[in-house]
Amino acid sequence: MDLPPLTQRFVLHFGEMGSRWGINRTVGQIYALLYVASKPLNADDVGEALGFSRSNVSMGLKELQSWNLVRLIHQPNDRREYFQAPEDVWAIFRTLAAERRKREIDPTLSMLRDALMEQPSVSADIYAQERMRQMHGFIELMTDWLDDVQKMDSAILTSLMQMGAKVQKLLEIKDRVKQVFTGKPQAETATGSTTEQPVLELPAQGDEHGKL
Amino acid sequence: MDLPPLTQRFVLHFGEMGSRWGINRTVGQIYALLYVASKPLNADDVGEALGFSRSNVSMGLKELQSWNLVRLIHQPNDRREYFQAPEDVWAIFRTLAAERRKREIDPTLSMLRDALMEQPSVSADIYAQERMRQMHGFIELMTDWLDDVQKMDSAILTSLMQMGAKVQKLLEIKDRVKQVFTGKPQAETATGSTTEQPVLELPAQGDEHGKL
DNA sequence: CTGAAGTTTCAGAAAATACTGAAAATTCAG
DNA sequence: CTGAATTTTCAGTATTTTCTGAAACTTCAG
Repeated sequence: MDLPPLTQRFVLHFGEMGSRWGINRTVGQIYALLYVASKPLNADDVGEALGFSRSNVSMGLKELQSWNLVRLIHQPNDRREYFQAPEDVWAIFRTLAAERRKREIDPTLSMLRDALMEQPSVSADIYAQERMRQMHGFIELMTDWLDDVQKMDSAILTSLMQMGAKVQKLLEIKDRVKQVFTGKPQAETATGSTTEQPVLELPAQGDEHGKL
Repeated sequence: MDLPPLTQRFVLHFGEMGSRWGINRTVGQIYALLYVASKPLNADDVGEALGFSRSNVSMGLKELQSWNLVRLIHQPNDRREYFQAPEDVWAIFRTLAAERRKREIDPTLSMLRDALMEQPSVSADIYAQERMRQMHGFIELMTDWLDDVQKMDSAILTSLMQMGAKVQKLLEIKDRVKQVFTGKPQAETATGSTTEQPVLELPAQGDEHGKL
């Protein structure tokens, strides 16, 4: 391997982290290389840059393709296949989230669903099933939310994430606004705010940085 | 292994998924067993229930303890150590998120920070560093948000997650309310809504289920 | 203290995973 | 078609990870 220093550090790090992320060293390094490369690379480029056998590179790229993490490209007058990582880190993250969900969550969700249909035959299984119900409810909440979030625009998500815990304030406002218009206190949404507060206390004029 | 049918299915599933989750079969099964058990178990209980050697159980439990995923308990008049999984699935998830972050994200974040301090010496590294900057920004956005979210109450998080994509509507309302009170259009938050809309169109009276 | 009960460590065996080179398969220009 | 260029497959090897039993260690009742 003979890469420029920063690139090399990045590539080696991804190789080492690979094991923690459930991918192998080869795949981690290949992806890292494609991510920082300014142009698409072919399998030979990759193999040479990282010192892997051609067949190992082929398997690694296949794996990355199965994750939808690389784009396959053809150059004019060149039969070889070139690969590149998507430009947009948000897009990469979305793909990663979707694929991990498919492989790591959905099978569990379906196992739980099946198990919840059964009639427990032993007392131990009655309790176990109750625990599975809790887990199922939680995972379903998360995945449904993820589905929703996946549809949203990156810019909006960025705004929401920058607000962080302040979204909670929006919930409170929503409840209070509703209360004004319906004339009834709203009990349904958990806002955690118990004390009486002025309705619609708006931010001061010179408010900065999305602070609500 | 001789477990009641539902419990057995759950345990075996977690064992198989273990590899996809970056833990081994033993650890997966042990955790599954503790999760569905109605009372704390000691290492011998676990080993007998799952057919693992005593030492293997010991290592598995140590691993789970290092993840903060099990609680160690002592029974009166019994020197053995008993283990149980937390009751609350939210608590489990928070722990999991915090630990995975510590092991799988933070090292990368710190590698990126270091790499961004350097002065690239080759043109390839100039581009690579720019890519690292993008990744760093994204990861930092995510982890900062996660920090914020970790502080929030489970009930509130549940509400917010049930709203899903509708949080976006709150953002728009926030902007429009602000606009009314300040007399200026707000450009700072990306709401994606371009068409002119009535200010504060509130839900109809009989609205159900958190729909805004 | 002593020793029985309990837990952890560790070296080596077993199993799983990753990697290679050679051969097979595919693709496509001519 | 043909065959050169390229990619994929695969059997065997190397490496890594998991698992075990035996031994070492720790704890605590008596």
